[in-house]
Amino acid sequence: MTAATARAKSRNRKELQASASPWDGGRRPREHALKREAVILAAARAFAQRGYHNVSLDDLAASLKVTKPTLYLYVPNKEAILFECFRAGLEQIQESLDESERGEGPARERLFAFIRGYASAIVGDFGWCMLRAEDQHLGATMSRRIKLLKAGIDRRMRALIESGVADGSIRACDTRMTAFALAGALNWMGHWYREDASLKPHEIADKFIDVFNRGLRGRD
Amino acid sequence: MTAATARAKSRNRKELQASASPWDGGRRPREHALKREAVILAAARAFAQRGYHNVSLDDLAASLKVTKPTLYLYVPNKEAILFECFRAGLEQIQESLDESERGEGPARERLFAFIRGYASAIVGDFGWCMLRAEDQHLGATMSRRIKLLKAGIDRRMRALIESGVADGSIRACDTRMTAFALAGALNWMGHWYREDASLKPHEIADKFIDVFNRGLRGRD
DNA sequence: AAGTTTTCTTACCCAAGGGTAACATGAAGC
DNA sequence: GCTTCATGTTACCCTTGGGTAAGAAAACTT
Repeated sequence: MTAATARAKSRNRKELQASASPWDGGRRPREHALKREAVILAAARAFAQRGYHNVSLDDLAASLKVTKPTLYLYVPNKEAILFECFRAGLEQIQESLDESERGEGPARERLFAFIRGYASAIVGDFGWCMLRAEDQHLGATMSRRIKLLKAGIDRRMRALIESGVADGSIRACDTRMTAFALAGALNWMGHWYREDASLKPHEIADKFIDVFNRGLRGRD
Repeated sequence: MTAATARAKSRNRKELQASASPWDGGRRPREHALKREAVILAAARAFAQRGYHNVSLDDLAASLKVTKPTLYLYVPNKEAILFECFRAGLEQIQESLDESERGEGPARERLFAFIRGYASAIVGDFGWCMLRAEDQHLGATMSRRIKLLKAGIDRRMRALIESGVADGSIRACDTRMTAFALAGALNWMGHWYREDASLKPHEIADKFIDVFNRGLRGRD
């Protein structure tokens, strides 16, 4: 390891230490669920910042002011941590979908409402894990589970578009490709938002909605 | 390592071995540049398939029917391999941009031509590396270089949109967000295309162009 | 207060994997 | 043929990092 890398690691560790931890004031018993969630959250942030493979469990533990074996009281292994992060992100999105599906009014408006919720989830703490969990190296079974869950989101999103076409609020189009285009635009936020957060997620969503709604075409 | 993982690794290795290699018929001298490119290409494919951190140099070497130290005759280290893959992908995109900037006609059409080129590059051999190189753990200086180069693409793409607004072929819109939305939709192809290649890249690009051009709005 | 449980630490193990040193071998030049 | 350089290989080194065993210590129980 070069001196520069060592310095960078130490810096990262300090940044993480700065955030609160249930272990802050010495040992505190009987808060198992709370601590478990703190592990997941700290991991999610670290993964998003430095990448899954660049966060060691030693680092993660240190950021919570604990040692590595302590983590194993709350989670079975590193892979499981990533999966929990993924699930946390997924749930936000599913909730947003639930709401849009239950909602009233033209499907286009309900789709746009979902887009706003999605944008918030993506830039939230678990957005990165939600997007990239499956790209990391994971056991075959877990990888399948993740893929399946994500496919569910895609499917429901496409269904929303299809009902928009059905009720006339969205023009006839290739719903599959449209869903991919939309999902792509939104997911990509996870890449650039961290470095350029000049707009709030819902403001960005509104800009995207404007583009997708009206199209780019000027005079012909 | 579990038995399942071992099996998976061995399978991956065989798949890679299937592809041609300049080392195929025994030792062949005096083809240094050729071999170097074979290393880069094999690496790009392996990275795209299994992720940078899950491809060991032993694996990569084996896929080329060579041993690890041989790789070091052609590249200085693993990071450099990734960077070369990135550069190969970047060049394709830059060429496509060059062409669109030099072209005649309304900027909207030139933007759409670029989109087609971009789509092909993304699903090409170096697309994955081009997109994800910066997310891997790289030295600070290399990370900066990559970010800078990618920022150049973004800037030129936005400029293309802006000239569309200027010449009236694109309606007034937030060009920055529009560029992000477009780039996102296209980049996202890199995630799903491998598993669902039922359409050719340029066909997908055309679908995307349709969505972005005309918008989704149906009757109001 | 003594035992029991929970929580956390110190000190390890071990495999994976990037990178290198030293040696072998084949091709090209003289 | 003999040297030389390019090209490979075998056999390592050594750090990183996931995961664990064994014990200390705080807290709960009775």
